Amino acid sequence: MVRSLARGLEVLAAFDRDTPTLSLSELAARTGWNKGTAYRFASTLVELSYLEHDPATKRYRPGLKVLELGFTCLSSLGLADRTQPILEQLFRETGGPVHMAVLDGSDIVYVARRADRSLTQIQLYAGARLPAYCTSMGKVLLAHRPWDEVRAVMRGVRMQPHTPRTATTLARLGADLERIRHDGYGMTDQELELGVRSIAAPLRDATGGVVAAVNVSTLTARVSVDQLLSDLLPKLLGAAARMSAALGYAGKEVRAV
Amino acid sequence: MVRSLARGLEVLAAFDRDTPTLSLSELAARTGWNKGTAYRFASTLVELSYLEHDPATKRYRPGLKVLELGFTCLSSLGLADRTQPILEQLFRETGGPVHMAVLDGSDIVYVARRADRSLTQIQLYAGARLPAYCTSMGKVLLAHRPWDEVRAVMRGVRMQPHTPRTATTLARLGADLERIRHDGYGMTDQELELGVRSIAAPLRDATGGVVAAVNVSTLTARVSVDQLLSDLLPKLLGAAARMSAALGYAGKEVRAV
DNA sequence: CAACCCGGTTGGGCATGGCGCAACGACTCT
DNA sequence: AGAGTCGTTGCGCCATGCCCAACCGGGTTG
Repeated sequence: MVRSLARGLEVLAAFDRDTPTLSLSELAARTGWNKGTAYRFASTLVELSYLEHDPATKRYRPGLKVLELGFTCLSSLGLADRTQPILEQLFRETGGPVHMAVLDGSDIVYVARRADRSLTQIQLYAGARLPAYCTSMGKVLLAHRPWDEVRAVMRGVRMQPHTPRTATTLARLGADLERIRHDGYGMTDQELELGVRSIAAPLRDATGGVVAAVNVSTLTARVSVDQLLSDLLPKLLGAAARMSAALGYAGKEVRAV
Repeated sequence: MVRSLARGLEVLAAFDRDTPTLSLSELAARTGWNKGTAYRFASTLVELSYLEHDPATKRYRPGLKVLELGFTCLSSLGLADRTQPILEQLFRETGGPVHMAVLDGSDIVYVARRADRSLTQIQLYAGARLPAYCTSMGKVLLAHRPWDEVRAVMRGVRMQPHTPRTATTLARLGADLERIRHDGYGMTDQELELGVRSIAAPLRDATGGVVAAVNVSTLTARVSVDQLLSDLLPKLLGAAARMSAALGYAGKEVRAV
């Protein structure tokens, strides 16, 4: 509708970790706009401190004010604040990297984490996205959505076999989700990355609906499936219960909206 | 310049931790716009997934895509990635909450942290802002800017006495900065909040300029000034040196730009 | 040393985007 | 049942912001 707004945000979104800075020409090329147009938008964003301009190198980079935006968003979710201490405790109990994420369409978005250093290849941080279908938290979150909705959002997703164990068919995914609903937790065994196994549990808020998920990741070389289920799973479920309580969940399960 | 862009961002910025959701009328009131105008902008942002709209409650809240924006910005700084492990180590060595921040005008902006739970009253998180003049990291960062620039940015700041010990005059601040430059570290003793004492050290990158600061906070009730300086300060300075190295600093100090 | 080229910045003129206003429909509260 | 509130939509006018094109400055090349 408001085109100029869309364009402006396109500018901010043009930066990513591969292209942390852009020159004006690069920006114009990337967006497909006229140079003058790109200049106006860049200047406006600089004026508003959402973009910074280095006069020496003539390059733009996102301003710190953008960070602020992101975090007011995080805090408006109100999830991470109250659960961080429990996440911390879970990390200490398990020693593995622990994460918390919410579902957004067919992706999961990380909202909190606690880890020494990343044992996985993929660098994760709050705001990062991963496909839901091949992650433990993603499956847990999908498992608590109506199947019709799952099918609808998965329609736009190419189920890539990241590893030989990745679920690549809707049928297989459906079976996984069914099991997760029954078990109350979900596991992905090297579906995203070989050598990494994760278990995840749902988090509920005051409404009783599942609003987020928490997980623990382990290296297959160090923790067997048996150990994972006998030792770490109870700790995960305990933490999840306390986190749900912190979010106002009173104990009455309500089937997902 | 591009008014519609400014307006759109105003919408996103209208949300904060006190007002995590807004109805259309509230938004219109808060921005001072016509309802129709507010509606157009809100709809556009929803369309772009930067805003979410709950049809049941008829309220808007920032979308998860905003988080993404913020974090590409963080990673484009490239500070937190490489220094996080060292920050982690410093946390374990000192036991106190440790933070990392950069300077933005007269504010400091937190870019990384490691803490069990907040011992300070004020809830901090990446993206949060605090005034530079009454924080240890802020003073360290100001100390490495030209005095003219400091005076210029401080012109717009009311130096509020948050506690009886807060520096409230430019002269006092100047003296503090002078001492910090000489000592190579900075301390604030209960200047922002009674009962909390912090020390901070500058971080340099490959260019030799000071680009960020790292600090350790302690409770006055538990750690004396002597202990802080004899025990924690060497650990802080050691971590700062390693963090600077991780950022590419080769050891040659260059006076701030 | 001059000619050129490329990236950034600025001006003008036209079209359309977007703003204010006002009416409308749905819902709630009294 | 009426009145008030809130969200949504249509209309018409105005100015915003887009395209194009010229201009400028710096670096490079013949």
